[in-house]
Amino acid sequence: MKAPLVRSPRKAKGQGGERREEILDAALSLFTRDGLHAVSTRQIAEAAGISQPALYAYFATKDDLIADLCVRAFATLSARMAAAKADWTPSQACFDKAMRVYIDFGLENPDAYRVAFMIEKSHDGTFLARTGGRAMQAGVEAFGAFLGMVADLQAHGLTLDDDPERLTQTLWAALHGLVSLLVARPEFPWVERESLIAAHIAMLRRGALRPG
Amino acid sequence: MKAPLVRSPRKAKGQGGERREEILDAALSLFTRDGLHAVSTRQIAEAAGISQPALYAYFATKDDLIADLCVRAFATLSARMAAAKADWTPSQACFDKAMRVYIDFGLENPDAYRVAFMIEKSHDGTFLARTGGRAMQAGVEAFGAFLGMVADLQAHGLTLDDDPERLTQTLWAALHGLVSLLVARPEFPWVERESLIAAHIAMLRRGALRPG
DNA sequence: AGTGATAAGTTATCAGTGATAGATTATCAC
DNA sequence: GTGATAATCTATCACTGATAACTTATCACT
Repeated sequence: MKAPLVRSPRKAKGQGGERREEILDAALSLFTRDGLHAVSTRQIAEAAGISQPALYAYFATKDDLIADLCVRAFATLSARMAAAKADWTPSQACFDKAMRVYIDFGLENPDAYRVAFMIEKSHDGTFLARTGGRAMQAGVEAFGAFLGMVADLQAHGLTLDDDPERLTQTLWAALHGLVSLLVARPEFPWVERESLIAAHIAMLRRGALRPG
Repeated sequence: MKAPLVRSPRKAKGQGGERREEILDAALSLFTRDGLHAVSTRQIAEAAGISQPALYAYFATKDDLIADLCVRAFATLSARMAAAKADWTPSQACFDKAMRVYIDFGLENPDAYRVAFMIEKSHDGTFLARTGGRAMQAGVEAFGAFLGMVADLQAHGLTLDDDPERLTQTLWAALHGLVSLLVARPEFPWVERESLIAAHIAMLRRGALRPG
């Protein structure tokens, strides 16, 4: 029993670049409300005020449209990481802050996060190569800022693991685990979320950085 | 371009309990080969040697069938954790060993692990809710063995977080992150796997347990 | 203004999906 | 045998993502 979104009145044609963004906006709104696989291309088209086949003039497939939303989302992650880098110093406090930025992004953009890191690779590898790969690449690129921070910490002798790449991967994995489980299993009887996140970050800090 | 599985010859009817298991076996085999969302109920039925609507005599929905596979996978993990508890002592060495058991399970049973922990939830939450939480219950059971070990460590004053449930959840999340990323993104340029796993466990030990 | 090219959008339709209805067959107690 | 019951079938539904073929709006250029 979902209340249908109001259909936009048919727009004038030939607005080229804008229409593509309108479709993405409409799709994001529906995906956020109903979930990725519960939204059909017909619903997206109706919300965007065009016919369903018209979507395929802008996006080769539905997955392609989703990947575009992912790239969009990870652009915001990149922006946040850049902002976090603005007042960066190689310190424990900044380490905590950087971890927090990543976790918050994942929790606030669960669909984009899922597409980038949690979707099964298809057997023939088509999705990852053509579509999911773009999303994952955007995610890894945004995460590259993390590697820079870890390398900086290591350069100042603050890390316990002397291989910054390996340390970055273990930290990434640990962060991803928390985000993906919270996203995929919200029904699990988690302890209070803020407390869990804080404890997780504290554990990673103790395990990764020299005390003091 | 998928080679279809050979259709099983039609079995005698009325074998009740066995047929359900046969369907689950066929489904897991197909899911393993082609991925969850690429396998249709018709393919499952054909591999099981029955007609497609016959599935619905055993499973209310496709998600229900998947949930049953979930229960199976969780049960396997529970058995492994129980076995690991046999020669348990509250020590750093046993902590490391327990972490290793979990990671090894995930890497040795990537398909079961995917089914258990990496399936996309349906947005309305019916996936885990509709089976009366059977999958979740099996998950909590496997989780329980883990919680027991952490609680024992905490009782002996070895942990840095005084809330064993919260600590268990952060450790679980960190382990899950490594396993799920290695399983879902094997093409990523990871550092050498054994080194990565060892560094991950070492980081978790330092972050969770008192030094010494 | 008129004309043709092009871009954008349309209707009609496809094969495949999960799921349901109703007829049909096998099995078993009597 | 016979009826009841359980298991399974065929036929079909509404819906999905995607494609083909046709139509219309827009614009540069005569």
